[in-house]
Amino acid sequence: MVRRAASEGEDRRPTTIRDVAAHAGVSVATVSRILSGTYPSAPATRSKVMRAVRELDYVANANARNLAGASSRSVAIIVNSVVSPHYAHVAQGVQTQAALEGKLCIVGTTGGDPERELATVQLMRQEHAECVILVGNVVADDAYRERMGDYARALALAGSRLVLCGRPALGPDVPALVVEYDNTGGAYAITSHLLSAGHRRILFLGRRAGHTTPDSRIAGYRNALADHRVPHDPGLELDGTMERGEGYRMIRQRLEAGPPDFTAVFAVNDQIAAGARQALREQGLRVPDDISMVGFDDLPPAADIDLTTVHVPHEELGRTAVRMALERGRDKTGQAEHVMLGTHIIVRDSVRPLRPTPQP
Amino acid sequence: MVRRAASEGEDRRPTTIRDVAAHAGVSVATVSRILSGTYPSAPATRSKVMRAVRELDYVANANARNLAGASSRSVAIIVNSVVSPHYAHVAQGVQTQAALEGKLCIVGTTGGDPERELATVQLMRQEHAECVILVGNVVADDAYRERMGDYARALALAGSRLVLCGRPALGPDVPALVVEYDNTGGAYAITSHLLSAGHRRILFLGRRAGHTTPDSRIAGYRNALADHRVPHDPGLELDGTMERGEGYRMIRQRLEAGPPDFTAVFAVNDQIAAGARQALREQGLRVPDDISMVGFDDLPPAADIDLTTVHVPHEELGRTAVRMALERGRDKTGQAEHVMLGTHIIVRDSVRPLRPTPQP
DNA sequence: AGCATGTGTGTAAACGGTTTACTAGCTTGT
DNA sequence: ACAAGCTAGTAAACCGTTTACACACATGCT
Repeated sequence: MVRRAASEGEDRRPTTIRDVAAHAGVSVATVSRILSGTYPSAPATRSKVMRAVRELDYVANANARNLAGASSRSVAIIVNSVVSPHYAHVAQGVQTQAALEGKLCIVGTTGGDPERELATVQLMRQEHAECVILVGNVVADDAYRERMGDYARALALAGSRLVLCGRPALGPDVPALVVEYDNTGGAYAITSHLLSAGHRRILFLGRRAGHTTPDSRIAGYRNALADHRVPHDPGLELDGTMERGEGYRMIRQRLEAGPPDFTAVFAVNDQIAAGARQALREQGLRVPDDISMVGFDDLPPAADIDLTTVHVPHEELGRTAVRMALERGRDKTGQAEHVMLGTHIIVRDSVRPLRPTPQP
Repeated sequence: MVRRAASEGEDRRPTTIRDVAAHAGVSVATVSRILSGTYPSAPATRSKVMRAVRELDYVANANARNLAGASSRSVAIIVNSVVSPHYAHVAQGVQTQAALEGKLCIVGTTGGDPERELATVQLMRQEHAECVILVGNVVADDAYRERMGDYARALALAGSRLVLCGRPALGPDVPALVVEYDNTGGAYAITSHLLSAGHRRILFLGRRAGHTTPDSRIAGYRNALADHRVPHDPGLELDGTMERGEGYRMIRQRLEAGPPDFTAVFAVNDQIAAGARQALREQGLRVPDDISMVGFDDLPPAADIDLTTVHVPHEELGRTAVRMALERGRDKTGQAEHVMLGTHIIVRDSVRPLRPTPQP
């Protein structure tokens, strides 16, 4: 970047393509064609123009470009919160892939409020983003389905597309793309891991009926119990949200009501596990010596507390969302509209085999 | 949002203001004026127009709007990485304040690479963002200063402004805003906290000469030692970056070289502390029983490991950056160009008083 | 009644690019 | 040597808004 000479009066206007054309002694169309590169041009002209661009430190006005051309070179991501590791990692993937494709990334947060979600989608629609990626856990009721249908149709009409990321698919008539990951499979695998270690009474932390993410994780938990012929005790499923403090609260309340009637804990995510672990410790119970514990997500808190957990490919989720949306933009023929990414266990040091009988 | 009737042929064009005007039977100027609201209009006309907007599910084209009008309604933030808690929290603050002011937020990541930083700034310049917020630790050499000066001037020329967030100020001739927080003061306070508990040999983890954040934190550490008349031992300052693994590495290497010759650890940030704590534990040393430890940032890993640390107002940093930039846009008269936010200690359970003599 | 005022709406010119129909200047084929 | 075929560059139309300016029409004052 070269400091631009503050010559020719106190001109406060930024440099336009016209200035570049004048400086190079050609027409604006020539400059435009040379800059977009999609046109044969004499090397001499080309270098003249490029020199003018450099000397004037010219950058094109994206607004004008988007207005005249078709595509807007931007992808939008809408999350509950940027600081939640889950969303942050997906956002990182989106941002990475967007940068790779030369697009920029606009983000909006909703705090989980459908009203703000709507407002944000409208904002992205105004901005003519090439795609709008909605990520995360949600209650999948009829209102939700209708809302998403509306978004999808409105965006499709504007040449954009809706991508649902880690959310359940909608009907086949709705023009939305879906990228999911295998919650139920991961939960099944890690529950089996606990069962194989001999645990039979496994506390599930973070049930929340109607919310898609906890719902599909608890489904895996139940399936595993059933397949291992372990009786299912609904009293072992504790309700709560997905924030750290809730994990603390749930364990705290459970232990205040009486001594532990479980040997292992399956936390709906790593943050819950971290909170639960703290509550256990405060009651003199150590993980994994006294209680085994597993989580879900494989995000920062997990490594810090040596937690065995399920790895979720968060960044890949974000990258795939962008890739799918842009591919479909390029070439409309029969691409996947629905992708399911796999999950797998990460073993650390938070599970101990259960001795079948008390020590002699 | 109302589903738009797919009438009148296979018209793939999104609804424009002209369509709305035609539908309502008024001119485009009237629609524009009513929608921007900054103009008197007859109630009858107004409701006609609003009805047309609703029926056609019209949203304005932001590109056209920005091109014609002056301001661009968007705020840009450029960070090293979205997943780092430090950046994520600042970004959250930026996003929050932007939403509050009705702007949207575009993000770019650099991975710490100056080349990508430049490219991203250019992108934001193209986009005509109202301000560009650069956040985070950096080597403050001459190349850096020159680069920032170039950015600032180029942005100012385009009516935008550069905001440096958690970075050192530049010369007074550079048109940039600065929002800092008190690294040195916080480090001084928490070092004093350790000293008051009787610790004399405090290991500093994460020195990195030339990098502004570690530099100003270690300065506070040294000042506190000096003020307490504790001899400064350079051998207690260990070099390293600010990632978790480095904390682990530094402690590991130190303990392999010999038994601990320190009673407390001051980690340059909480993530380093988390890594260091793990390494200590693997050598059978417990925090705080065997070794006291403090960190810096008060970000997620801190609460999980019960770490006494320095609270940094990350979100406030982001919010302030946006507020300053937009205020200056509204009213150019003598606002602060440089704000320093305070920091304070958060006491948890990672420091024990040192017994003056070994136990009998 | 006649003129200054004020209110609400319409017209048309930007805004800064891209795109396309068209023209001028060179080869090239026969 | 002349029509034909390419290339490189030009000029004008357009993208969807905002906004100065003009205009009609009702109202208030003398």
